[in-house]
Amino acid sequence: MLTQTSEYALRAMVYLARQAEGRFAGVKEIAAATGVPANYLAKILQQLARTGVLDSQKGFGGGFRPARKLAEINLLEVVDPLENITKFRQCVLGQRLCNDAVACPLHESWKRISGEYLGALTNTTLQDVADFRRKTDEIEGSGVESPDKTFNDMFRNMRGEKE
Amino acid sequence: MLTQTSEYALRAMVYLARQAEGRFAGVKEIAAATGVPANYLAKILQQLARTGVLDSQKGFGGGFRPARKLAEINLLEVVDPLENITKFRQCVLGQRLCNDAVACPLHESWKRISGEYLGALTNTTLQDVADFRRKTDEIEGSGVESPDKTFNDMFRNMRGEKE
DNA sequence: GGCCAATAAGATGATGCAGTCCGATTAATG
DNA sequence: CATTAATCGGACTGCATCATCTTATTGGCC
Repeated sequence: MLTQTSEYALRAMVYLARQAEGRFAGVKEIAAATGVPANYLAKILQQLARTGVLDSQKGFGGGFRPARKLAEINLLEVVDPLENITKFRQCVLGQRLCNDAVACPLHESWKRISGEYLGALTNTTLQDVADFRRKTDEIEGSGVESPDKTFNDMFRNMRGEKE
Repeated sequence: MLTQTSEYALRAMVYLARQAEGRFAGVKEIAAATGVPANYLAKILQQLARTGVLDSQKGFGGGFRPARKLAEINLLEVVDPLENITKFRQCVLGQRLCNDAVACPLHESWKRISGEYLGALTNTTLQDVADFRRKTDEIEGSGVESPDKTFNDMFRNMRGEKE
């Protein structure tokens, strides 16, 4: 459902969540740990820095770090600049004349659905995702696979394959 | 939210809904009346005929007509073959390890949201949309445009003139 | 057989996602 | 304080998909 780019962003954010507070992690380091193509990851992180989710620091010892506590960064903030969430706010059927007064047959349903979707993204923080990852690591890993491998596996297959 | 192709399909279906029962309407006629590019519309209608939503008839006096009563055709049937709805059925975050037992932070929300979305599409029939169009047509048109204009446009296009 | 209309198949343009490359900028260090 | 090495940032490229148009091909009908 979310695009690959968003997935990359979340993986990187979760990795950054584990770093010592205030520490900058470079793109290469994050890319190596998460399996995301380094150059592409750079673009994504730059965008997140621009929107205020990350701090960036150039030069030796520079890199990226969360601009705030993870619990204060919700998924919509991360994902919204990377994809077109706004289309969820428009009429599903694309009708120009569709508002609360003159509503298309799906208007009410869609209003509720899109509202809940946006709400879910807003109410879920990066801290929640990071905690989930720790939990599944315990279940899947059982100490057999290296943390990095488990980490990558978990996020693989993220995008729309036919069932 | 739905793709342009789906919207075209719905517009065509609504037009077909207004025809005398059993009558076949040609692609050019539908295109002229709905403002959908004729050649592209042909592709869409062929697809809908293949999936059993429309009947098609070749030769003189041929065209397309709904295969069933409008009230018996729901939106999911029309839209599903035209776009990738299935991605709504997967984990939003794309996690492989995400089910009722081990659920990603968005699992429950997303389950409800996607369920309601699919439900809304399933429970809304073409009849519902057609009724809505009739209503908004009254509001938008306000009797300014005569039916004859549409009628003439239709015939101009049938003679193969550019619009 | 000739006409007309549906069907199929292919070319084209636009858009957006995914990924690469190189130049600009900065901090550490001697 | 100049050099150097690390790193960001933006320009550029490839690819898939959507939307559209063009051009055959097939099939019914008088």
